[in-house]
Amino acid sequence: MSKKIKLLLAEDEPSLGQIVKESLETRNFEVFHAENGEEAFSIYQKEQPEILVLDVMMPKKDGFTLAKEIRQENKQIPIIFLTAKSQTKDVLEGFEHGGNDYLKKPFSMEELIVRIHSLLNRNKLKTASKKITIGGFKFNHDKQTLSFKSESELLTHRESELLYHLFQKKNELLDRSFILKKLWGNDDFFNARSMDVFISKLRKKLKKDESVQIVNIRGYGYKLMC
Amino acid sequence: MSKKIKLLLAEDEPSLGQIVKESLETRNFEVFHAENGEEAFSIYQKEQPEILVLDVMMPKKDGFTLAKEIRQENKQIPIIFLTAKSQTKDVLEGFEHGGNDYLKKPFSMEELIVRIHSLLNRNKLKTASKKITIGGFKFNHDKQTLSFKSESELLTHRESELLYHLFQKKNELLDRSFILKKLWGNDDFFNARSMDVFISKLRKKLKKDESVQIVNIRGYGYKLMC
DNA sequence: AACCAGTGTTAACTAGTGTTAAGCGGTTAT
DNA sequence: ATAACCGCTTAACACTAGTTAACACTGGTT
Repeated sequence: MSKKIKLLLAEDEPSLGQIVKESLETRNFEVFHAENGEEAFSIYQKEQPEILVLDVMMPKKDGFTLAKEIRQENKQIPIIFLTAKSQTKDVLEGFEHGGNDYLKKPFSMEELIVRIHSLLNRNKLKTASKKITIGGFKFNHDKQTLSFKSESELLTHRESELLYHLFQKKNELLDRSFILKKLWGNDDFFNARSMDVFISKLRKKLKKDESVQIVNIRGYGYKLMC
Repeated sequence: MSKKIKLLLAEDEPSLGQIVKESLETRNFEVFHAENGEEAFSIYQKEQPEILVLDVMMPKKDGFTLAKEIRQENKQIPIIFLTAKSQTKDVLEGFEHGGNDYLKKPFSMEELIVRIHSLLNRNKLKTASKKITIGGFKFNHDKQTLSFKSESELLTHRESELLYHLFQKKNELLDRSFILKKLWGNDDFFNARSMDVFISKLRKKLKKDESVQIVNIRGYGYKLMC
């Protein structure tokens, strides 16, 4: 039996916290459950978990404040925020860089687990070249290849990065300025035009499968539907 | 008594397979038991089960390979992997091969059943929210498409959102200021005019089917009759 | 060094989207 | 009756996004 992975769960709503805790424990995590931000911080210091799952709205200390404090000590540790719908996306944006991700409530355990594993693995084995399936396509992010029924083509670096990020949030909104900041550094006018060009290129390459579409949400961003 | 749910169980260890099969049968599943990957695949094609429970290590064809092949045909079907391996890496690999959940041996029947049910429910909810039928139209909220007899057109984001909310309360009153606040942020004069325009656009697009109508209730809101 | 292919940015043009404006017709209240 | 109101439609407008081509830059090859 392999060693359990320590995980800190900060969630003030008792029943939800309990369910998530038990679920994760059956998946071989050692879960430390805190019911507010202050308790979470002291558990963090004592147990030094490998990954944090933090509710944003908590009594005593909210998730963002807590994350900021922990980030001062540890810049590597992956953090997943749990947010209610009302949370504005620009607040989240600031936290998305680094090892961070967020999940909107309500979420399925499956979603949470996928993100936990993907964050943990990103830190560990980067060399493993992963094949991603997008509709009828196979996409290899590391090799920058996109295949459709035996025919394979090379993507450029920008194309590949853009597609990768779209895929990371498939069927969800990928914020325009988030992706601009992440891939281009800032979201000024010219970079936005440049991104348009790449969206256009990707759409052309994804045309082979009608069921895969990059949908625009005017003023907000894109959704990769597949 | 409700109709039995077809379940494919691929497990090469005979005694374990037998126990699981019988257990599931008492819970009203119709279980097809395969003892290796190849057999499992042919049963899959013949019976078209609703859910798969696959052992990872099997003779002739392992669970991951099998899942990959089946995923090419069916992107929706829930898959649960059973594995003796306990490393995180393998869990992730399972998810990447299209698995939805993962159970480590030894597992309790209770656990397996809970996960089967949760995946079946999730799938039901998802597909239910995907394609919406409005009279003679098919409406896909995520892809923002509206189809009528083979011809499909793209809706804009606002059109799509508005139609979606109308549909959520079909044949009932949808309050004017509720929808304004929800989609436009507030119900001031200009937003109300803007909404008028969208109602007008939707009515034009819905004209193809006379039985579908957006009815105005003066001073209150709209009803989507269909 | 000169050339070449590939990549990403800039530019110019086109298309699409949502808001605002204006005019019309019907309904309700005075 | 008529003013005030509400909703409908069309068009103009401002802004956002999409497309294509030209351009500049890079790194590799001869």
